[in-house]
Amino acid sequence: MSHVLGHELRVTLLRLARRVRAERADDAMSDARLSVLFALFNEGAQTLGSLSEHERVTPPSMNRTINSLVESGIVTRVSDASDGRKVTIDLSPEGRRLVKETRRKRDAWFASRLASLNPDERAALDAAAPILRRLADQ
Amino acid sequence: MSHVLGHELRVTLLRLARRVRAERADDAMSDARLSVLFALFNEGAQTLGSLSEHERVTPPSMNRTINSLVESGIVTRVSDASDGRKVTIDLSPEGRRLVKETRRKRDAWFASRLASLNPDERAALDAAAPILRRLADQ
DNA sequence: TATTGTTATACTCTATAACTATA
DNA sequence: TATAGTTATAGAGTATAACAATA
Repeated sequence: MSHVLGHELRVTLLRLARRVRAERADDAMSDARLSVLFALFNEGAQTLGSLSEHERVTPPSMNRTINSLVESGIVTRVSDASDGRKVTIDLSPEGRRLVKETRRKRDAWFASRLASLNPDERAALDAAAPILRRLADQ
Repeated sequence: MSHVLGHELRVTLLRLARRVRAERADDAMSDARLSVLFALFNEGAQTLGSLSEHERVTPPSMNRTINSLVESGIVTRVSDASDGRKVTIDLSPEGRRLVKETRRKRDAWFASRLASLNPDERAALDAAAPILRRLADQ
């Protein structure tokens, strides 16, 4: 792959990702909030400290985000029984529903784009997907 | 392409884009500011209204962002000679340098990832790049 | 004494409403 | 009167510093 094609591919990835991210379940749900919900959905209930590390924000910042999510009834905050300093954050049923709905909308948007491709083109993306995945995981 | 693979590809794109975006020329340059600089670099000098539409923020919001960029010497604000209501925003030499440096850093980061692939894998990405591009442009 | 979370405070980016200058 | 930009004000998300509770 040439430098030029590497650049093109990178720019394309950024643009495509921007479009996908615009597909939310609810416009009132910001990127920061939604990202927390996906972390809880994918990796399960966690302490506030764990979440702040995962999202790479400070504990006070995550605390404020969690406060607003708790007020909205989207996550729950429970004190740890064995260590009183810790709190466990988890999705409420409403939070879980919201994650699923957002995921469904994004998948549907992306699938509608893929539907315009011919079989050869889809095969090319099929082949590229695991390679891109490895790049992201590196 | 199956639904499952579509979902995987979409998630991978989001993760990869997040990693690329983290590569900035200068950590003091936020996403909002940098996005304005890239718009000016790619599409040339524009009015404030045009920029606010492009970035999908309100004019007052864009105005504030432009104020701070002008104060930092990164863009210039010039009144239109033929229509006194309009102002034209453009990159300063420093702004242009910053865009190029950011682009270089992101390309370098991405190239270092691509370097770990074998020729077949690079060929697969080569084939996928124009297809992804079409998806993004749709 | 170290760890976990929270509160206090401030800065940036966003918005809506109201205003100024120009066409 | 309509348009382009700006100012006033407020809310969300980020940070650092200081504090409280618990181990």
